[in-house]
Amino acid sequence: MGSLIPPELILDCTISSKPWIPKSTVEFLAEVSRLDSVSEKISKLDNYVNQLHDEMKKIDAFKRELPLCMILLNDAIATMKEEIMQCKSSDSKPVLEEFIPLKKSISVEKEEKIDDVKETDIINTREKMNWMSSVQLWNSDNNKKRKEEAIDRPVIDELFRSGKNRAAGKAFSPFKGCSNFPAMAIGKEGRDEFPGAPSLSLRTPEIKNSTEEIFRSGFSSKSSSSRTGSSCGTNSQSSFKVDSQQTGRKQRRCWSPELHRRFVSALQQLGGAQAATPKQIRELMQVDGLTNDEVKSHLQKYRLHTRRVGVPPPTNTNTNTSSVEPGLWVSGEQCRSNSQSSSPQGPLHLAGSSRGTSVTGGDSVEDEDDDKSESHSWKTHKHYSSSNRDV
DNA sequence: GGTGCAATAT
DNA sequence: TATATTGCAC
Repeated sequence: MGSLIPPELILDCTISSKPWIPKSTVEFLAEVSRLDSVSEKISKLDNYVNQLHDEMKKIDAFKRELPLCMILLNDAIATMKEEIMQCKSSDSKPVLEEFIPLKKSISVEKEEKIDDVKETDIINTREKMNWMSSVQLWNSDNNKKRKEEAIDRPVIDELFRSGKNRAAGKAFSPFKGCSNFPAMAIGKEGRDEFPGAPSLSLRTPEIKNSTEEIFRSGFSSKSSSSRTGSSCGTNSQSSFKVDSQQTGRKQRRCWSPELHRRFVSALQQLGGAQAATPKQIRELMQVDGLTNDEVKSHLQKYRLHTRRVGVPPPTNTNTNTSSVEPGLWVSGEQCRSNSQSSSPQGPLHLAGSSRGTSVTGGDSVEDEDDDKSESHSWKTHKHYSSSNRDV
């Protein structure tokens, strides 16, 4: 998608038959104020406004990353327009008439000039253009990715929360008012249709997400009434994928080592994996946000593994594993990021259970012996002992 | 609604 | 391939 250079860009760059030298707004205003002729002032101001508009167009592609630029530009434009209005009002002369043709003449003149301009100038200009376009090209790709991330995440998050409404996530809403740009750029995209949904800025959901992630992946302490959260994905490549959202699949619960420890502990108390039921386990675990389904699934997996392995006694010589085993079989991929981000012990709290304190192997000594054998087997040993499935 | 299993998704 | 989610039957 080589960004085409709009013709007006060329014109503007050479607007006064010489390369346009950017000036700061203040500088420019000062310069204008020195002019005697009101019409000239207005024409200059107008040119400046046009340039600002063009500038805006240029950075439009980057507006997500340059929200402030947009705001600044918008401000500048507003200021200039104000200035123009002032000039007009202060001068009884019908400037408009003068102003319009003036602009035209400039354009025409410009075109003529372009022909006259030395080749070097043209080359310079073109080089600039090329440079610009190449930057855009390069950036647009880059941008796209970022945009996708930036957009998808919040949108998805939002959608996910509000049902499974997925709007065509793209809708590059035209840049309307800069004043509300930041919100618009991020929060608005494709979200206008959901007035009811709290419009969140990009950041909010993101942050919220990560926080939730931490909580839910481990032991959420509270308030996680919605079970949609827990993205176990790596933090770098947000595991949020449009597809997953579109399919309405809930985020994977990551069974962190601690979570698993709790799980096993509960299992112990309930008389083993075979005797325990998901609901009981869940209740014993006292983990907010943990659902029966999740426990059920985990239990299923657990049983499968233990059966396969046939509970291999001590295969693991590193028996001191007591503190770590749970982590062994706990999903590597997804939990990895998770546990790293939320360093197993860290943010994991048990919901109101006093025993939660000893995360890494303190209190749950008894659990160990039993679940050790089991949990060990999960990942470490895969001797498919094809034990008779008692089902 | 809870449970267990299998299919499916990631 | 391992793990988690979902669907379905009981």
